[in-house]
Amino acid sequence: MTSVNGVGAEAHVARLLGEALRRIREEILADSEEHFPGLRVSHYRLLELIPPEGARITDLAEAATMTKQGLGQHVDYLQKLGYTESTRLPEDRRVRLVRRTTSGDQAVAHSQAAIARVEHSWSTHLGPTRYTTLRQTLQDLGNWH
Amino acid sequence: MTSVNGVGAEAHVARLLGEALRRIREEILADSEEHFPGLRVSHYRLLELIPPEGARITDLAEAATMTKQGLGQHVDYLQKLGYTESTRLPEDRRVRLVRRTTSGDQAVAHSQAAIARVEHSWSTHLGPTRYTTLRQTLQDLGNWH
DNA sequence: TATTGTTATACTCTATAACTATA
DNA sequence: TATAGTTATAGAGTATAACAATA
Repeated sequence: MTSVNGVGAEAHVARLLGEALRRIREEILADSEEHFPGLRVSHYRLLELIPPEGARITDLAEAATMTKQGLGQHVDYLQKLGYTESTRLPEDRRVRLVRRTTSGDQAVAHSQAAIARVEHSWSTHLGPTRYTTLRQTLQDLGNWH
Repeated sequence: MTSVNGVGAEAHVARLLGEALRRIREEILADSEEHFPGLRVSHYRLLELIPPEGARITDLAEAATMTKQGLGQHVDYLQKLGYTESTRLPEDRRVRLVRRTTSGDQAVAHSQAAIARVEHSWSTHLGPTRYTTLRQTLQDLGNWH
């Protein structure tokens, strides 16, 4: 590498945030394929949004900040692979109620465990106080916007 | 919205980081198209990696953590739109030295100004101490991995 | 008519494989 | 034979537009 503006000195916030996220994605994908074939990071994120009683496409799309078309594609994919299942509501047959299957639940546990491992490793490296502060600060920014 | 697991309570780090990043991307794109037609966030990121004296495709690819094919596509696009220019090195004509044009420099200034606006707004909201701590902590995590 | 979800299509980002030109 | 970069192709993520079914 020559003198390209690499991972050095004056990395700006966007790059720092992006690298932290990349670390988490790697951990989620690490042994994903072997246990949860076909699942990618976007699918874990979506599965986590589904509450135990299920949710409608429109609501999931809003929660994921996506169009319902885009979200619907993911749901079709997840259902084909058996991570979700869905039924039409008897009282309004336009509505499709999407639920996680047992596999879907296990996938969520997998991804949450991966994130917990990263959090633990960060907490160990930074010390619990600094890590808690980081989380709290990010949370405050998120609640604010 | 029903009871979907939305932007509420126990948001995990991945979501918090993702939302912070989204905020920055929005600010960069806000009045991008009007001043820098065709540029998207990925292009700003790449333009920022190019040092004043220029850089080779291979080095840029490494700095961006991308394949040189993928990076080369972006460079072609940027060059077509006039944000970069390139010459072959006389001493090794395989090598293409990529430089920013004046437009490219202005684009970098635009994106850095956008990021500075977000940083300023965060700093105002959190107070300078908490914001500096956030940055420093992210920096430490980045240097560590 | 309004709303839920679908089908069709396209664009963006990035990757892998195979290749050309130069060293 | 090794390296710098290119061409060809594909898959992943998400969007817009037009539509069908139901309310």
